[in-house]
Amino acid sequence: MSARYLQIASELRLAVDRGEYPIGSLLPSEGELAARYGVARGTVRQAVALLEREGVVTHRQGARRTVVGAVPTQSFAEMQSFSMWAVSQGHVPSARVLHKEVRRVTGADVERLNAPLGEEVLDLRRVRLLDGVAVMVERTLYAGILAEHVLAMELTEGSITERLTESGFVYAHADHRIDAVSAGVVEAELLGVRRGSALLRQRRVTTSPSGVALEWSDDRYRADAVTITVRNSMSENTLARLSARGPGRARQVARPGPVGSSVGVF
Amino acid sequence: MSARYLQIASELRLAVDRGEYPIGSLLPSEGELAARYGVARGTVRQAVALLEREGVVTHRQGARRTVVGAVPTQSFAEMQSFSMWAVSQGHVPSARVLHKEVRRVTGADVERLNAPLGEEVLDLRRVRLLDGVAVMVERTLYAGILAEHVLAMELTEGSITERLTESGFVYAHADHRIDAVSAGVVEAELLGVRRGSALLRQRRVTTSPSGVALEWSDDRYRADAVTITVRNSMSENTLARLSARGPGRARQVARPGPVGSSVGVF
DNA sequence: CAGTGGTCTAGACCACCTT
DNA sequence: AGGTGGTCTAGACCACTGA
Repeated sequence: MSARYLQIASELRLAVDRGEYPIGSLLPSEGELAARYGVARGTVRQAVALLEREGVVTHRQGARRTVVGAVPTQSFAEMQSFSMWAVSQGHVPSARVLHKEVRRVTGADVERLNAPLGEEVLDLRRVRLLDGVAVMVERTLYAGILAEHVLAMELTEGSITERLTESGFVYAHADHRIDAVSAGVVEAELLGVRRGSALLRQRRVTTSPSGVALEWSDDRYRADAVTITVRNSMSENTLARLSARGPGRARQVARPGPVGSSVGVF
Repeated sequence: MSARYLQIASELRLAVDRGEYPIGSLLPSEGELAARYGVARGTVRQAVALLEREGVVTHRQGARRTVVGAVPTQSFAEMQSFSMWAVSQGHVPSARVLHKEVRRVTGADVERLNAPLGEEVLDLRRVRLLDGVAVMVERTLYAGILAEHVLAMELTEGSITERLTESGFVYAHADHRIDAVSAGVVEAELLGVRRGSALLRQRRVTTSPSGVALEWSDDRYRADAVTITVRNSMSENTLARLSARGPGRARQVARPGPVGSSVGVF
């Protein structure tokens, strides 16, 4: 039995999906919803706040909430795990292992993945396939505590994240850095694209509820394979844009001319 | 005088920044904070919920919140406007106008930008510069109501968004679609990169508080110019990953082989 | 088992939007 | 001016964490 406000949020979400509250229409007032569901206004507010963060409704003080859309939302787990995501989308995921090694974090890892120097990790590199087609190359560093669990797994199918979750590890929070890179020779070969072609790179640090980092990963997708979507709002912004020329007053020498050079071996 | 919970959130945020609550340490309990600030527990909860959405602290029922980091957060406006963002980062933004035209939305716009067919819009294309270096090519469709305002502006410097805000238009909500594309001939020329090199594409639909779309835009960044960051958590996920092969049970014919072809004229 | 966060209630006052 | 959301209070009970 989940919390009442979650039930109410679900009911409202479904009602929006069913077209009972078309896009552009107004939601009933908080008081009216409270009466309808037989709860206090505070509970209704928890429910609509959730819908607001999901991007389903907007807020304007003094006016009723407006329905802005029925947005497909993916769970944190589906965003975290390629396998779980693929399955939820109706695709068949698989993997091919390229490299598997327990070692210590090097300077290159620090720069690329923000991992802490010297820590013992499991370095796993795989090609990920969607319905048999290679769409992504990933490198994941698993924290030492996870290493033995991961090493004991079948790594070519199923979700590592899901099995770690079953073992009691909880993923709670993730930081993503998204940019574009050119395919190096190795990546081009693995993904079946031309060298130098565009890849979407998603680097991620995932932490447990207590803030301990569990994974550092670097995923590179074929440009035609996936799109990442994000919603933000005035009351809710987890998005930021970082300048590669350095934030702050940095006045580096501009580096014009061609870029697009390969990033080398993955 | 802002709301009490916002003040408390700011104070706690500052305390984290100052290192009073180091990363990995525990926040005082809600009850203790309520006593310290002389407010009800509910008010404290509003404050810490905000910090949690910002990614500063985590939540675990039954245990105190853990500090996970002092995260630089950008405002919604800074994420929305290239100019405002650049200035906030200590850079000098500018622009060069490529194209300016009032017209109706075509089928190509619908596909590329999700704009509604037939609506009258202002189509503005510019190159954006950071400290004099071209880093991004943008195409923005402004909704009809904004067109005359934008047409009356100086378009090579300053923030269009900022001036529209001053005119009373409120940006409240945005949907972003992020992927990678290869530079076409035109883009390569404008950005000073090689044809076919990787660009980070951010497509965005921005709406007012009442859910009316104000802008549709397509920004393409030099791969070495910017990185987009997003945070998400179990309790908060506005991120999703879309398959280009279509969601749902779609079983399209796999299209292997080289991609990375140019997307043509921008 | 004590401490702590998660949920919920009932009521209050204010700021803002709409008419 | 009336409706509505934004904020805040004071208290309650439950579920979970950790010693």
